[in-house]
Amino acid sequence: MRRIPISTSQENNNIVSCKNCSLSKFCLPRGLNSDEMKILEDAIDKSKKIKKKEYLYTANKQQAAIYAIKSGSIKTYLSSASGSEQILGFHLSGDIVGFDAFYAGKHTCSAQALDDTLVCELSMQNFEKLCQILPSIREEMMHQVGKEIQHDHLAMLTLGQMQTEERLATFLFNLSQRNRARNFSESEFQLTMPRQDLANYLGMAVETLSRTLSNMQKKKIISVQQRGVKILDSEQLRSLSHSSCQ
Amino acid sequence: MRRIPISTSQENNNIVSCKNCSLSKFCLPRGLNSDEMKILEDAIDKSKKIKKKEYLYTANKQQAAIYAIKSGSIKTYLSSASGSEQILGFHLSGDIVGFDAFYAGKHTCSAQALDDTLVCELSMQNFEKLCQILPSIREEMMHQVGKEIQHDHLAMLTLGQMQTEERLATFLFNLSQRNRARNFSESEFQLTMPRQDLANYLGMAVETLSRTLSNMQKKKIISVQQRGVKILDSEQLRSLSHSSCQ
DNA sequence: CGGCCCGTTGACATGAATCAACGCACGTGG
DNA sequence: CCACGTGCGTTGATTCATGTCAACGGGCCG
Repeated sequence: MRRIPISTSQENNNIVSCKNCSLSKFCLPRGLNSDEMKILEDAIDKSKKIKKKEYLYTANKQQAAIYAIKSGSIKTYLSSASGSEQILGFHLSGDIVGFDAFYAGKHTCSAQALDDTLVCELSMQNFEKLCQILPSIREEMMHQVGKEIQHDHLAMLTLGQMQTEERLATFLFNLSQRNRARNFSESEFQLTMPRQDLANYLGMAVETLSRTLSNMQKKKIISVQQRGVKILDSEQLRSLSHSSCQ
Repeated sequence: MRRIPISTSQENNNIVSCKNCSLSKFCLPRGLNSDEMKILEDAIDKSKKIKKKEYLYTANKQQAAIYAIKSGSIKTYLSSASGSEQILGFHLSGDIVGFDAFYAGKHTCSAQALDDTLVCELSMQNFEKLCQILPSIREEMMHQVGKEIQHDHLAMLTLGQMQTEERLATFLFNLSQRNRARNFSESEFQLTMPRQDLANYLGMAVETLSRTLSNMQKKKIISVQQRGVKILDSEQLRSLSHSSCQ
């Protein structure tokens, strides 16, 4: 709530061009020159606003698109027939979501805003067209899809092999690094999701999450107040996380 | 071991063209016409043989490629700094592996043969070139990457939310469906991996896996003899699996 | 001010890991 | 052909981590 907006795109309601967007170094335009960027801009809708708790997309609906997050945060989750849900990821500014539509041309998971969120939308049709004209957009998209796969693999490792404390440490360490990459503070930040969601993502009960947080606080590794987290001993956090990716 | 080879590519040592390969309807050539297929064929190495326990690729080595499995089976796994490993998937004929190299241009997980295995190799360089010439190969690759993402998401759901019996049922039901798609028997097949690997994949101890198998046998849902599995009550198996994807 | 949601904590139950032993299948060499 | 060793899988006994149930408190919003 008291998050200081760094992204220029959050500071005003004018729509920022890719060129001037502070996120372009993470986002799709990453490898593009200014001519190419122009073509890209014509293909995307940069004005999409999603209010907290609204959906960016839902599973099985016809329209499918790729979204770049300009500000705010998004959770993606998969629902099973039996009614259980698995949160697949929490996505921040600069992240790209929607690759789950690559398989069947429509989304198989759903995306919901955790905060008021601004996104750029690139419909699958436009994406297809774009790929024909701009080889570099294809490369960049591959790169971004690769990032998603990396993330999912790490999540599988976390869920499959780690104990609760390691899982939480992995998550926090990771989030800290992601914040750093965005020029947010790596040692102090707000979680944008409720405990329920984080517990689900980490494959544990809310109570277990709460206890584990309290424990890590007792050990002076972190300090927690509601959704505010301070990392007091990042070295210990890292070693707990058994992080494979430094 | 006593697996009856169905793929034509396994029956002889002659190298089969994509056009005549029985797997082409799963594989990259899926959406290509015969001219396009020809271009594809020139870009791939169709002669690669991997003996049981050998590596198809390993994490962080420089060369990176995409591989289509013609026969045999492959496990992919991620190793963490702390030495623990998570098996990410078991891949059968027609499956494509290696997308983990999309992010950084080199593989981040490793792939090892569970059986003697034949693969087609498409180097990342050739893949890049191919995308320039053949738009449909890009589409097809997107589709295949999407499949991998689907799989990983389902794995996260399984590991994060399900109990041991549900996890095992999900795996068996899934494998049964994959066999069916390949014109193998959906009700009777050999597991190609040792218990250790399957337990790791499912995020449980070997002993737990063994007990759960015994239990499902006692309930007449399956019958197990060593690595041979017969599905006796696929309806019950499906309902146990809580499968989201029928 | 009051109600409600969110998060925490405690007590207890339980599912799964661990430790240990065993048996069987298979390959190897005598 | 048989004896042996080894790796793989199963089963039992026990421990332990985490889930479940229940109560409580505090912040936030109407």
